[in-house]
Amino acid sequence: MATTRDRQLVEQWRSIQNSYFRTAGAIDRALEAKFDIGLNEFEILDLVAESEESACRMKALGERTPMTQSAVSKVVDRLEKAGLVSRQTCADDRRSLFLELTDAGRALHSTAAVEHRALLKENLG
Amino acid sequence: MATTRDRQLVEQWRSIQNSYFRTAGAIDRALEAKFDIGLNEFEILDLVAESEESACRMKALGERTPMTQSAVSKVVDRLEKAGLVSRQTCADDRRSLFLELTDAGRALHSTAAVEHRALLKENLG
DNA sequence: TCAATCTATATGACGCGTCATTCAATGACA
DNA sequence: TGTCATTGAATGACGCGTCATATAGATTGA
Repeated sequence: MATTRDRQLVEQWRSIQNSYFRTAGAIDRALEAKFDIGLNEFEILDLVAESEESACRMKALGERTPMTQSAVSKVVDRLEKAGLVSRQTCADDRRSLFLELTDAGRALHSTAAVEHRALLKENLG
Repeated sequence: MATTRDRQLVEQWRSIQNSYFRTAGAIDRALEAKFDIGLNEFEILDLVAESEESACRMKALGERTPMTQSAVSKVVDRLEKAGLVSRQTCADDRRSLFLELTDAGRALHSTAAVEHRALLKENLG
């Protein structure tokens, strides 16, 4: 039986979905149009920028985003191909990699972040 | 410059993302495992179930979900192939279609909905 | 020191959503 | 009524995320 509590939950869920899709969609389209990177690319870039100077990033990244390990790997592929990030081998553990922003990456991040924050403010109020 | 207001927005956004992905992921996996349909399939089924007896659904569906028109079309393809829904031509406007649950669709929906609501409650608290 | 196991990342096949386009039916208006 | 624009839906190419697996390096314990 469909209780009114169920109705509430469903409504709440749909409202979360709507605000999530609306916001993510708006940011994604804007970043794509102005900077030619998608939302996930930006978010990885953002995480890397947040933690300049610490080691073995890839691993840590996986813990700070809902993305899959393999998704992160592919996002980084694209960022690297775009010349925004570079993978550095890690001396203590040669399985690990850590990431560095290139100059281009740092530059793009800092202007894209402005846009990103503005759209968040606009959409989350 | 990164204001603390910006930090707050980013934190808020990440928290929305996490709760969205956690919830959507949990529901999707559960429905997939127990009923062999994905979250989007269920949500369309749910919308169709909500509005039994009204006409020309396809169109209306697009307005009640963040999915694209073409996404809805493909989800309905799968639901139809799975025998859960059927497309009915609409007499007044032969471009339009409306959807009907099959008996199997109604049955699956009513048991899957229980699971769905339970997971919503669990994840949205 | 050598297996067995575990851990960090990469990769390929696959499914799904998106965009642009297409197609058919409808409406508007001369 | 004939043209032109519009609308509802389907389709194909494409990009991305996921899952399962692969690979290489690390760790453990006998």
